[in-house]
Amino acid sequence: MDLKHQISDCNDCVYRSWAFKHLSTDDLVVINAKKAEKFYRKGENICNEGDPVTSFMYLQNGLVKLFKTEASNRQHIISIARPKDFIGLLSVFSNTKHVYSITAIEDSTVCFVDLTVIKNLIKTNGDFALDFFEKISIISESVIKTRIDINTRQLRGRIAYILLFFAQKIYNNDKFSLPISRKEVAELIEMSTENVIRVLSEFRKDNLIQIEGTNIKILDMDRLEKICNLG
Amino acid sequence: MDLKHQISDCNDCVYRSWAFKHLSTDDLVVINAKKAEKFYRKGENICNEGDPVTSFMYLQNGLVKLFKTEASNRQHIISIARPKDFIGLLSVFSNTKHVYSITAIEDSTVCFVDLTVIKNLIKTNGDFALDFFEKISIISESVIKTRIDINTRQLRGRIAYILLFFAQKIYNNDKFSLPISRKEVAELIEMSTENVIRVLSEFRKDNLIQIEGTNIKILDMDRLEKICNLG
DNA sequence: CGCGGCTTTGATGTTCATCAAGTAAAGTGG
DNA sequence: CCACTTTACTTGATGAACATCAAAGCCGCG
Repeated sequence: MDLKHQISDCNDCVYRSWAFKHLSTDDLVVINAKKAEKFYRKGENICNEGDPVTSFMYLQNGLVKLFKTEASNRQHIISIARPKDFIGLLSVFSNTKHVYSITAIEDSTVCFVDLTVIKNLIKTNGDFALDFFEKISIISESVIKTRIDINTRQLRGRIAYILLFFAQKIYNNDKFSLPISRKEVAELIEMSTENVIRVLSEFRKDNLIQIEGTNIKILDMDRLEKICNLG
Repeated sequence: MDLKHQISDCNDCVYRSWAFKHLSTDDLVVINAKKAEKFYRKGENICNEGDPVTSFMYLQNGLVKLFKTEASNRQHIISIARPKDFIGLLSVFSNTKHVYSITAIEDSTVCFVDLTVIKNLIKTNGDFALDFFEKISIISESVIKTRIDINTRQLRGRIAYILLFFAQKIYNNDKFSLPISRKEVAELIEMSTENVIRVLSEFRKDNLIQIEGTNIKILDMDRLEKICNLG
């Protein structure tokens, strides 16, 4: 499927039932008129810290990272968003400017809906408002939880956590290709690149995982979960 | 003022203009009928992890902490909420059970409004919905930001950050009485109690602050901000 | 081909938690 | 009200966890 050239009608959108189930056909016509679907190749920038918030962004396909860049140029990855996630978190309501930058870490399709349209729907369609808010809350709560989970663990626990995260939450498979570099893993779980590599090697030597470049296979899920839970 | 026995009518609530400016007198009558105002002494528990979410909670007065308790019994403080904050974060929309425990760290008054009433207002009053989302989003975004700020600093930077937090965000005064113990500071910024004390002593020796028990006075704001910003 | 970025391993030093031990403060029961 | 227990606070010493530095191999790309 060539995502680049897929232009869908909201009415037929595969995700309609997920995010917009309480919208009438009339509502969808309005959205359809004010939406833009954009394709991004892996590595392409979707928005930058400081950009004005004008659209509500919905990840249809792919994988993106939210991050902040420090004065020293070091990056901190706040979260990784999956298909069906509203990206940009709560900024749509709390800010006029984006707080984080967003970049595709896999080929991705993002649907942009004009923010005034969404706000108007919230005003006029109460069921949609509740639904919408539930979704956005779940995503933001999970960001908070993940940050805490990571920061309360030490290195081995963090690596285990992130491996399980990709295997269980993202790819739903023991075997996957890590979409981010070792350096980015370091930026995601707040440790040095060298130590990310060191712990991964340790895990390999301990027969917990198998690594070939970016390809990772989890060999002993039980033990990995134990390491994750014990910190 | 004896907070314990203050029972207010929503219509006269000093915070009406802040949180509920888009509600009609009729709406307020409904809320008034379904609300409870409760007073908690410092140290008293307001809700526990796992409790069902039935009310929307609004901090009228005082200061509370949100925290999680680990299996090992160590606590992690997620955030400190101020008057006018909606406490309980996004759980009202994303969960049926509370994710965090909440305890008063100063004498506090919490207003509980039945959740079905709030949800109904969101459905029927679009202006209220938008307003409400904006407030709750600002609070949750700020929790995410604070967690990142803390976790990207090392010990001296963290202590500086938290001192500035209390001075600027909570008390709006260079001189204040720290409402939490050294141990709780440690739980808030993820370091050991001993090191909290050590760094505070260092700051005292460097004439950055003055300490007498829980009373703290910031002597050199500029230098403290520099330490905070440099990590 | 050569340059820059990512990866990997080893050596070194810093930052930090933990342990130990003592003092002060605050609650508790007789 | 006092002895008693517990909890908070404080300082120093030790070792573990971790970042940083250094050096070398490995691609991908102009």
